[in-house]
Amino acid sequence: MNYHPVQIHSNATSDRCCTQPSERCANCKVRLHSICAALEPEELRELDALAHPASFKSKQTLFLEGDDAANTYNITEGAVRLYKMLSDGRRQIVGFALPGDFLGLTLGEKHRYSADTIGEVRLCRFPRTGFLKMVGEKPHLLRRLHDFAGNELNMAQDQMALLGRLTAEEKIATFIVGMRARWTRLEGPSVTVPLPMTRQDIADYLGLTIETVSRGFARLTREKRIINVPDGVRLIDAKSLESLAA
Amino acid sequence: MNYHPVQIHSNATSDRCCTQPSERCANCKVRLHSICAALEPEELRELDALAHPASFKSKQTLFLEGDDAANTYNITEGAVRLYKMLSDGRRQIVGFALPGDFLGLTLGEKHRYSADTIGEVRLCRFPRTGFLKMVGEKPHLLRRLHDFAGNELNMAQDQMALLGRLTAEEKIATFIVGMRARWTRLEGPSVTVPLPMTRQDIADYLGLTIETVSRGFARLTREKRIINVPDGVRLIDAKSLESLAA
DNA sequence: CGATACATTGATAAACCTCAAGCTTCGTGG
DNA sequence: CCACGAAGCTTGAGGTTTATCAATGTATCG
Repeated sequence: MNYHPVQIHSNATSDRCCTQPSERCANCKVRLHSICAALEPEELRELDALAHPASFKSKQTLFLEGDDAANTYNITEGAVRLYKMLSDGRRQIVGFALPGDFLGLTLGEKHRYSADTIGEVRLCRFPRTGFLKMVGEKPHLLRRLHDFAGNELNMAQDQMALLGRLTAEEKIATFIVGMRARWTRLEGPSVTVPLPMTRQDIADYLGLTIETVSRGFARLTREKRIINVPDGVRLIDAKSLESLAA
Repeated sequence: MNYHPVQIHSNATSDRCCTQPSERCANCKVRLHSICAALEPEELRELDALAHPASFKSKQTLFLEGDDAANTYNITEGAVRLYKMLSDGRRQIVGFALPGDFLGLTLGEKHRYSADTIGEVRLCRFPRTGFLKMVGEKPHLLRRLHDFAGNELNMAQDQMALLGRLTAEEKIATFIVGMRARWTRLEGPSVTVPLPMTRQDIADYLGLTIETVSRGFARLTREKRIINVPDGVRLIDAKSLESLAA
């Protein structure tokens, strides 16, 4: 249960290969799922000039809680876990960022949580100063950031209700249903729900131990609601899962 | 554990008694603790024109989750509990709003949680349309709203760590220490921490039962860290309480 | 003064955690 | 290609924390 993340930026590789610089944002696969959907074509070019695309290997730390927020990030591929550590090594994962999700939405000077990659990740990095300047000049961009932040806040409060008031089995069912909804938004509906994170990550997200999570999946499998598949689950009885989650 | 809040707006009484309308905001006791601290004198007059001061009796519902967000509110006196209900009556309190706190920060069309008063409450109500218009014209006000929202989000994530990873006693100690910090900001330091909410409210905030909360306070009393006083606690050994909370 | 809401305390039960062992999967190098 | 090791996952047994059920105590308000 003790974690000692090491911050390694040298493993980020530049990723400006295939398209014209001025069109990278325009061609971005996750644009319509992200902040960037608020921008006009010209503004998109402006953002493009700020963007530093990069790839990260698995288990790299993007930043730690308390670090100066020198950059904001837009995930384009892969998944990132966001977490807070307690002084004695206990960990609470506060969210999983998927493609289209934005880290550093709140524009604060310090990161308020740590972030590291789960599997390979591609993202766009935006230096804070340039991004702040752009936000300052474009109230509608700020407004969209604010709307996204409002949504984040609501999701955090829903997660508070999950952590405080649901049983282990309800937590796990809710987690699966929620992940399905998120992947559906990105890639369309599917009965297979990708779960790139480890059982330990899920446990630290749901306020459980790894054993309880494992037993929860086992029980849902025994009850013929899901089947375990590599890096995810297949839903056999989505209805009954949803009723457990509700 | 089942709650059936009834929405009663008729108990709100107008509260425009003592000062000139154009100076109410300028004289507002909580102005410097709230969003309003961002405003110029002239903007303050503009906000003043939008403000509807009101008083509420104890246990009145200001709004329910899902209601159209017709108004935003700035608390000037008293305390409000913000909560989400599950379909079967379980409740999670997502926050307590104290003087200076703003409800409806996120500018969404629907309220994402319910709110009702704890004891008598005074507040300023701002009709959504007028407030939105003002925000649209004043990017620095939006920016301040956004900063407040970022802070809310961070506090929600800290609360996630509390709910998911702390023991009952740690939760209670953290709660007391946190409430003391908030009252200190409003009224200066004191060893007496007001706790206007019921034990059930505290339980629903910390993800515990009322009995466990009661036993927690009893234990902290037995350990000579606190003394129970009417509507609050007195800190005997703040240091040891903080070490429990850390 | 009685009624009601709120709080405390005790006994018991259930959920979840801890500790321990064994199992799968997957990547690496012989 | 297979053997091996590491990391991640599962399962079992037993213990602890917290919930539940029940009774009693205390404060508040008409």
